[in-house]
Amino acid sequence: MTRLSRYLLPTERQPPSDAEALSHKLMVRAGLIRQVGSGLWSYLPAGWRSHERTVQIIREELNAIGGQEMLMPVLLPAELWKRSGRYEIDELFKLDDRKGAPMVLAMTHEEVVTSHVAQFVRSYRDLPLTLYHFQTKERDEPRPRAGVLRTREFIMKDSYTFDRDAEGLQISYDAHIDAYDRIFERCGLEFYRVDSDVGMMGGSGAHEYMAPCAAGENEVALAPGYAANVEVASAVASAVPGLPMAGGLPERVSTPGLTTVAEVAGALGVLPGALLKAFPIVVDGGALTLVLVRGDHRVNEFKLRNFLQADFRQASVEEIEAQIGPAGFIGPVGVSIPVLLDESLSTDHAYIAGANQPDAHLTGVVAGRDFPYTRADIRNVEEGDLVGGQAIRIEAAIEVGNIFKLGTRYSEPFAATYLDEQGEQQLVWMGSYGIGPARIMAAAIEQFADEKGISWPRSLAPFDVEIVAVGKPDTPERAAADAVYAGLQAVGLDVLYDDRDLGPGEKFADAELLGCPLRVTVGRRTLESGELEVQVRRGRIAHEGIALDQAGEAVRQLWQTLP
RNA sequence: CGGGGCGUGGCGCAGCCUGGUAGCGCACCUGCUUUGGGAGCAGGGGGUCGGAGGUUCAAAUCCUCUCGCCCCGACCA
Repeated sequence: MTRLSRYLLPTERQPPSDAEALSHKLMVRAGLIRQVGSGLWSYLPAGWRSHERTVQIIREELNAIGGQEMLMPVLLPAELWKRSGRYEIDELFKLDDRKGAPMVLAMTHEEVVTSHVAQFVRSYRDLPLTLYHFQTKERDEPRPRAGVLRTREFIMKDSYTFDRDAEGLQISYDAHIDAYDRIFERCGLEFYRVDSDVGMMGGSGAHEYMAPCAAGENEVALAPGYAANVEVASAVASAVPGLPMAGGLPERVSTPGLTTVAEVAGALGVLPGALLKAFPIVVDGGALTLVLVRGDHRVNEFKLRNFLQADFRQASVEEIEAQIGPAGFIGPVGVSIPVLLDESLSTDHAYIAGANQPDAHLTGVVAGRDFPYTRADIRNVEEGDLVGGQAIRIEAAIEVGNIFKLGTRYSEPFAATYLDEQGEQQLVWMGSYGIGPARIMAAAIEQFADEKGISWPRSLAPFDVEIVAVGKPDTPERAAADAVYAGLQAVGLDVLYDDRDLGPGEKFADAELLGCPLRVTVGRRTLESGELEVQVRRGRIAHEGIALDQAGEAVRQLWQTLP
């Protein structure tokens, strides 16, 4: 049923008042989705068609690397999550069944799939194994946002690989890289595969697939041959002009009431980069540590956490004043706690730092000579930093997929083991891999929409072609439109036929809002010229020269040339 | 969790300050006209004003509580 007169496609002239992101506005306006609650969305027929096209691309490429599709439940016994140690996660929905047994709603499926594999896999001959499914995920997000970009319930493709050892995992991981590259390519997205944080889960490697666009929640650092999430990105800082070389011993300068880098730099007539920014933290276990970065840099909490191999928190004012000095005037000289020195700080130059006395700073401070330190790369990269001699730029992006080497994180608690050739029991090595089809849709909309609406990549569009019939019902031009409809369907195209009894303006506007890659107009002019009027949605380019009587094949061939 | 904002017909909004018949645009229904870029005329239908309690002769409007939703930040296996 793809006659628009009978199809549920409730388009809106105005976006919902609370929508901010472009994809959110357009998906609602084009009649693809409707909100049910915060972070909860229904897909209307056309939106679901796009979602399912995305799903099918993912399915084909995972099957191509030997993935086996299955289905695991959303509702799970809490026991599984207690065993993996993830029951305490705040985002995990928890509930009781009628007997009072604790249950959870799956936010991902490592626990279930590993418990299955622990049962089935006995021998090295059973490995490797790649399993996947498309299943609803439930996450009690602190802040759902931007339409389908961050929701509390969404469908995810999650796949899991099981191998004998780290080398096997690497092979499975590489196969997923190939499949993912093809998937996002086929989806018509601009995307990057970037290095990403392995987090506290202790995996041995991870990448994210990032689709750059304005609504993105993540930032990626990019340079020729380099792509990384800013959470883990590493680069050479640009030098601070006019930074003095190490010289005489530190001298105290009076800085009454000046507690910020900007204030001190301004008062002393130097660049912010001439200062040491002190960031006191308390590492898990209780040790107070002073983290130093350049005045114009920011501490990167992911990199710091990874370096420490432990969690940490910012020190309280009480802790700072008890063990370091007055807040706003702290520095590394003379303190008795460990100092972490960011790699971008020079040991040959002199910096300005807090004096650990009220209303005073020190100039001429030299790392090593004036205080002991440990080196670490713990700062956020900045636009213009160098990687391999090339300046990086930073772009906002949507995370559309991720791949993660889990290692034995789950095989241990679930005792997923096998017997090797020597009869020795070994742990299975795992990888896990996610893709959010809804985010692919939203990213495609963000990347290619124009002022008229959505402009789908042809692989994701709800329909390949939309026919706009201009003219009254029961006229020769309507009969011609009917014939074109049949002709396009006959060559295998998915066609949406706007046969509504409306003016042409509304139909054109709706067609461009929905954004199918081709729009075919059939009206009196068509009959007069004997030629089909075709508009390529991307760029809104008119395409001429298709004869009405052989429309089907010609339109199909044109469609195949589209992005 | 901190900060800010908003709940009035399907969508977008006004009305609230200063209490007194619930209104506008679009959409919808009927009829006629119109049909190549969001038509015209005429008639019509639809709203417990998020919810509860209170003040008052009278509450969309004032007060209290509460629920929901959005944005920024924090957080994001």
